[in-house]
Amino acid sequence: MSHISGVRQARKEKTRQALLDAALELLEGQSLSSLGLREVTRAVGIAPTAFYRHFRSVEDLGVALVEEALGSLHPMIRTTVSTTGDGEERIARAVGLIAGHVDAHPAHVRFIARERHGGVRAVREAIRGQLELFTAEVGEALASDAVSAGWGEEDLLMLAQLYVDQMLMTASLLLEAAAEGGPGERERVAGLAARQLRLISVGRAHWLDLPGGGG
Amino acid sequence: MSHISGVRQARKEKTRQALLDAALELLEGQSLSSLGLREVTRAVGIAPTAFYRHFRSVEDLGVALVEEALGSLHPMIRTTVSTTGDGEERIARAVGLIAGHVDAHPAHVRFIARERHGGVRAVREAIRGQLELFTAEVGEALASDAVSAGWGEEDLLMLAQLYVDQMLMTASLLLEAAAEGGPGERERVAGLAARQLRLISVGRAHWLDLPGGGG
DNA sequence: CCATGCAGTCAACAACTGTTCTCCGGAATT
DNA sequence: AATTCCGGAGAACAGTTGTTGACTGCATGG
Repeated sequence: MSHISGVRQARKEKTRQALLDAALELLEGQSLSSLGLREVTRAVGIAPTAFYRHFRSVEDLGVALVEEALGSLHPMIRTTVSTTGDGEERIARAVGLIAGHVDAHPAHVRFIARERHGGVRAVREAIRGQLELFTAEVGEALASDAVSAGWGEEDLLMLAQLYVDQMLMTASLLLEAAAEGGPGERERVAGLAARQLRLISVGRAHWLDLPGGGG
Repeated sequence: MSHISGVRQARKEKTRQALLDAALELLEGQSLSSLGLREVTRAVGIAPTAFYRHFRSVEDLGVALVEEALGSLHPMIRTTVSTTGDGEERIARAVGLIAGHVDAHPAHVRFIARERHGGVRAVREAIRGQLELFTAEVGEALASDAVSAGWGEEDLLMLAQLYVDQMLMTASLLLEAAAEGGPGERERVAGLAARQLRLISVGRAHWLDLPGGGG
C-alpha cells in the first residue's frame, strides 16, 4: 500500500498503457463493439489471459479510453472559454486550439466521435458524462461574461451545449479533412467553423432583443 | 427482363427486406462493424449462404440501409424549410416534424447517428453523401427567403450545414430521451432544440449587421 | 532470507465466424 | 411440354473468439 513507485506497479502501468495504445490504434478501422480481446493482446505481444489483469472486458477498456481522451481536456476548455479579447480573436483562438488538439491526438478524437453514439452503452454513458461536465464548465464561464448579463440559467446552458456540440463537430470534420481531404481542405473547414461560431456569437449578442427574450 | 411483377422477384424483394429489417433490429445493441452475416440470416430464418443472393457483404447491406433511412427524407426536408409563416411557427413545426420522425422510425435514426462516424468506411461515405445532398437542398431553400437577401453562397451553405447538423443532433437527443429518459425529458429536449434554433435565427437576422458582413 | 502476492504463460474448451462447392425445387422462358 | 434460371439448403472448411484452470518467475513486505 506504499505510495512509493515500485518496479512492480511501474511494469503493470506500462503494459496497461500498451493495451490502451494498441486498442486505440486498432480502433481506427472499426468500432469498439467489434474489437476483440485477443486482437488487442496480440498487438501488444502478451498472452490473451493477461488482459484480465488490467481490465474486466473490452467494454471496461473503452471506458478507460474515454477518461484518457477527455479527462485531461477540462483545463484547456476552461482557459479557452474564459480568455479575454475581441470576439473575433477568441473565435480564431478557439478554432486554432481545436485544430491543434486534432493534430496532436487524432486517434483520441476519432474514438470519441465514433463511440459517442456507438454500440457500447457503458462507453456512451461515460462520454455523455464528460460532455455534460464540459457543458457545465462552459456555462459557468459564460455566466461571468459581460455579454451574458440578464441571461437565465437555462439559456446559458442551452448556449453552452451548442458550443460543446459545435466543438465536437468541428474536431470531427478537421479529422476527416486531415485524413482524406486535399491540402486546402483543412483551411476550408477551419474557416467554416469560424463562420458558424461567428453566427452563434451574433445570435448571442442580440438574444435579449427578442420580445420576451430570456424567457 | 420483363418489367412485370413476377412472383419470383416479389419473393426475393421480400426476403431482402427481411434481411434489412432484421439487421436494423440487431443494430440497436451494437455497431455495424460487429454485425455478423450469420447473425442476420439466423434472425430471418434462412441459411447463411442465402445472404449472398442479396448482398455481397454486411458492408453492402449497410449502404442499402443508409439509402432506406435517408433516401425518402428529401421531400420532407424540402417542404419543412420552405414552409411559410412566422419564425417561431416554423421552428415549432420543424421540431415537431423531427420528433414525429424519431417516433416513427427510431431504429433508422439510431443507425444513422451511430454509423455516421462508425467503423465502416463505405457506410460513412454513403451517409456523408446524403447529408451533403440535404445541405445543398436546405441552402437552396434558404436562398429563396427574404431574410437571406444579400447573402453570399458560402454563407448560405455554412448556415445550411449548421441546420442539418442541428437536426441530426436533435434527433439523436430525442431518441435517447424516448429510450431512457423520464416522462418530461422529451419536452425538455424539444424545448432546448427550439431555443437553439431560435438563437441561430437571431444570428441569421443580424448577420449582415457585422462590419464586413457577408464577406 | 523466506514467504506471500501477483503479472504473465500455457493448454484446452465449446462456440462462433465468413466462404466454398454441390445440390434441390419451383418459377420463368421458350 | 421441355428447358433454363435462380433463391435457398446443406455440409464442410480453416480460423477466430471469450473464458476456465493450473502453472511459473520475480518483486515485494516481514
